[in-house]
Amino acid sequence: MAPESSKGYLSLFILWTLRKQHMTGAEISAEIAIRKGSRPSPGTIYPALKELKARGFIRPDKEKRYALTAKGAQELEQSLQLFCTMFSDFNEMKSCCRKC
Amino acid sequence: MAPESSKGYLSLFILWTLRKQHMTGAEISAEIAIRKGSRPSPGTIYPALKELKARGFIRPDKEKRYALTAKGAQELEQSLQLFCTMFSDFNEMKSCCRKC
DNA sequence: TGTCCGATATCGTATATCCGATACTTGCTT
DNA sequence: AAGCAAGTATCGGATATACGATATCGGACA
Repeated sequence: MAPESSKGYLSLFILWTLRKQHMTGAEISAEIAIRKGSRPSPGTIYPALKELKARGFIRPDKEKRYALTAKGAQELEQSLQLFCTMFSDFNEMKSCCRKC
Repeated sequence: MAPESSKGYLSLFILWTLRKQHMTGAEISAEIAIRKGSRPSPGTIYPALKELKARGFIRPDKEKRYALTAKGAQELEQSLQLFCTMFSDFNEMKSCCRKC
């Protein structure tokens, strides 16, 4: 739906997760494992990080802890806006989902 | 993130939209145009419908108006559940998005 | 210093997603 | 009956997404 701007759920989740907390690849991986049940493969998470970095959305510090850039924050907001526009009747969506 | 179960935003949106209203491909297309601003190409919408039909998630009536099947409703619920689990801090997400 | 181990990264591959161009179908108009 | 228009469908190709296997890096520790 927004193919060139957000790499599916994964990239969206990474941007979303980094919006406050700086995290390493392993930490992001662990966070996904907690929420989703399964850990993404290294071949999934690191290329995603690489591309987000290449696009200037995230930036690593000396400890390889990634942080959102201003551009990344803007990208996140755009993606969220698109999502909210598409699923504007969202409250109903939430109530469809028992476990939330 | 859920590659084999939901064809990105588009398939999720189709299932979501059909949860109450039966619609034709053109009607779904128009609905997307309203929300998103741009109309998906025929080469996007019809293959998506075809695959959702092939998987037994939707079923057309005589007028080619598609409806969610029981299996489709179940799939929709699963996808929503995954999404809500991943983005559990969702209220914050909504408040990030100005236009909602 | 040398070794080990977890984190990081890369590579090749498989599949998913989407598009533009093109064709077919169907119903309406003339 | 002929032709048009809108909707429906398919095709080939481009790019995105994710994975498993494998390699490299860097710090802890003997």
